[in-house]
Amino acid sequence: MSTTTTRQTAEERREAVLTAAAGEFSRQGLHGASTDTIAKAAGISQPYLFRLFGTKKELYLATTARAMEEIYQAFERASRGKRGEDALHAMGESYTGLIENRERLQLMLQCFAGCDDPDVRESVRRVWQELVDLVERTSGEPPEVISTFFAKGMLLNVLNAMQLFDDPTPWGDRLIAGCEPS
Amino acid sequence: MSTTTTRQTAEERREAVLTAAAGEFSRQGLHGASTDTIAKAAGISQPYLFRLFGTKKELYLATTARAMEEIYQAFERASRGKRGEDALHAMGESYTGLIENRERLQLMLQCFAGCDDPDVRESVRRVWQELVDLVERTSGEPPEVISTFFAKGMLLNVLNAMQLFDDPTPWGDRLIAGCEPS
DNA sequence: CTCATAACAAAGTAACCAGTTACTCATGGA
DNA sequence: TCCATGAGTAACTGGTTACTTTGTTATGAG
Repeated sequence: MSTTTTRQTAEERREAVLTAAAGEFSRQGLHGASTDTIAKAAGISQPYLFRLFGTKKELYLATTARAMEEIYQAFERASRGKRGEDALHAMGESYTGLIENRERLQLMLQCFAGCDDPDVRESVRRVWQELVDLVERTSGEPPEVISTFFAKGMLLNVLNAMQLFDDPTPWGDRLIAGCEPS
Repeated sequence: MSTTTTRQTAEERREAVLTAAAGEFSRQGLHGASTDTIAKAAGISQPYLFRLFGTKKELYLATTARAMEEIYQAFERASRGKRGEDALHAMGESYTGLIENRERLQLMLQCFAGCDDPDVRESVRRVWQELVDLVERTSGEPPEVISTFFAKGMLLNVLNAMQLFDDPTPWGDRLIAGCEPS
């Protein structure tokens, strides 16, 4: 009976919780997901989840912030050693890969929808500031080009959310085709 | 005591509920909003809300579908009697006006975020199909132009959600400026 | 071996939620 | 005047929620 359970560090548990939370929050949003479900998916008790993250909202913010920061890091990696159109193109390419991970995509969309909450809004604004700064700096392109870059990203977001890549339609395919750089 | 209460038709009540629901759902999403709050805001009892709409989700779908159909109608009105770039420009102008209503904007974003749900996704896809069809037909522009049109709309959505119009930043202003047709 | 510390959970708690039952009353037509 | 129909609600139900209290056990340093 005395099964000797080995313990993990709090940091390892936090990691597991963040992973589980990403799955739940991405599908159900802040209010739709339950801390109990997340705790179970992470393999810990629900009280311990609260010990690790304080409140549900703090966990949510940690989860979403991480997801969005991954985009920043991917852009940095993709653009390293490149400039101008080259850099922009590389970041664009990396983005299509990023949002094929629907978990990350939907977490971002949850954030946009949740922007009525000041904490969520602040978090999103901070990441976007860094993102825009990075893209402007590494590409050196004028505002019109930068806006088009982000605009096409946002369109791909919703097309992907609608699952128009997995379950295509003629009109969806036309929109996707129109996103390719000519 | 016998205060003679005048009664409204079910249709009038439905209207009141849809209005109240738009406010709540836009801010809190499907799971964050409570049927009790919506009913109180609409001036009816919570059981009667269920009599009128069956389930919370049906009410949600009715609310969001209406919000998105208003976009279609606005586009139709704006483009009437116009063609080509003219029509496209008129619809673009009308869109900036439409999403200044943050309630409608956020309802749409809630839908995008909620696309994991098949019913929500189907509803969004239907409206988009009509929207794309309308814009393609009335403008007659090629896919690249159509995509750019919707892309800029989606970018304006998130910029507005972040409240970058009410509470501006340099980087936000640059993105907004880059959206203007040159 | 000792003991402080950190990992972890069982069992609550109070509030809230979607949805139901069972009922009252107003209205308009015959 | 009667009554069928539709408008409307008080009171409840079974379940879930975020979060707490209180405790136990593993672990690593001295």
